[in-house]
Amino acid sequence: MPENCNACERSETASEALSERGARLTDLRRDVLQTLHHSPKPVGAYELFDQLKEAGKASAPPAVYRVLDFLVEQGLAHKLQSLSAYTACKSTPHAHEAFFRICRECGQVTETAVPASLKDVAAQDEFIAEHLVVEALGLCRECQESTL
Amino acid sequence: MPENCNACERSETASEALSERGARLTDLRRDVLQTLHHSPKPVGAYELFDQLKEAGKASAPPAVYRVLDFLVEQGLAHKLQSLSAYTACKSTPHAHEAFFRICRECGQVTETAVPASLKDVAAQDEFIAEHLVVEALGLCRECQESTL
DNA sequence: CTATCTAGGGTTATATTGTAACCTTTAGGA
DNA sequence: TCCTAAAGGTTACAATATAACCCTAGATAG
Repeated sequence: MPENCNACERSETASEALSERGARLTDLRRDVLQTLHHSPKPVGAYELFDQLKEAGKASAPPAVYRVLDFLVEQGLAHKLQSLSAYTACKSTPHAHEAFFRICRECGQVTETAVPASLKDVAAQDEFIAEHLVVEALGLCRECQESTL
Repeated sequence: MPENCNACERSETASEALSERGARLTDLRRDVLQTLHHSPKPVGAYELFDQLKEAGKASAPPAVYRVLDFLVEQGLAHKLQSLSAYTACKSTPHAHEAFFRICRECGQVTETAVPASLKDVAAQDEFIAEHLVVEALGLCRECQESTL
């Protein structure tokens, strides 16, 4: 891991934002967040656990899940339901919800805003949508080319 | 289970549609489909398995998962990723994709079409979206009232 | 009619993902 | 300094899902 990379800076920014809210970015949380930022594709909880364990930084699965839950609550990370995997939030300010397009070949994920029209439909019949899961699985342009 | 209910009729309709495509609605598949149709809310694979086992109709989890995979492939059922549970497709003709609004109180799910605008966003940058997962978790109108 | 093929399902074992419950540590405030 | 609450450690397990292999019945070709 490079020392002064973009991903690490993001973690620092996150740290400041958190302390304003009375939440703390501990060592373990920072490690997880940076790992997510450094990974080109979503990371499973156990994959994360294995890495942290090798580095002597995590003890058992519950620790990892607690950190992941925290990061998701704070909007610093997202869980991709289709993959049962996690990814750092790439938008600023950090959003709790986004539309994820996931390439099944390279695994890369692009994060965009959830269209207002979808939220409109969600709110029909007085439904209160507390959380949206919006994911598209498919092939990114690059992988279409390389699969020719 | 009532004998001539709407849910059972749907299974028969499904059966005809399938045979046109060269696929068969076997006893086990019909049982699973009807169970899904009769349930007011999504059903987990193991919940389904337990029921079928009690009725002497299923042997082990893989059988259930195979049937569920089949039904989902055929558009007769959907998997709700947020719940790891399954529900019968309520739209006609059967769709492979829909927007699901899931009430966290009563568990009921309403299935509506995925807005075209979302598909448009999905297709940006030449991304080929092969499958969409669109779910909203929240509170339906009825449960808002009863939770006052 | 017989041989073969295949779809569907049975069976066993195991992988993967996620949590409950309880204990220990530690940073920071009264 | 003592206390508290948040964070994390630890053990055990629950819930979800699949790999791999086998068997049978019905379709199909010869």
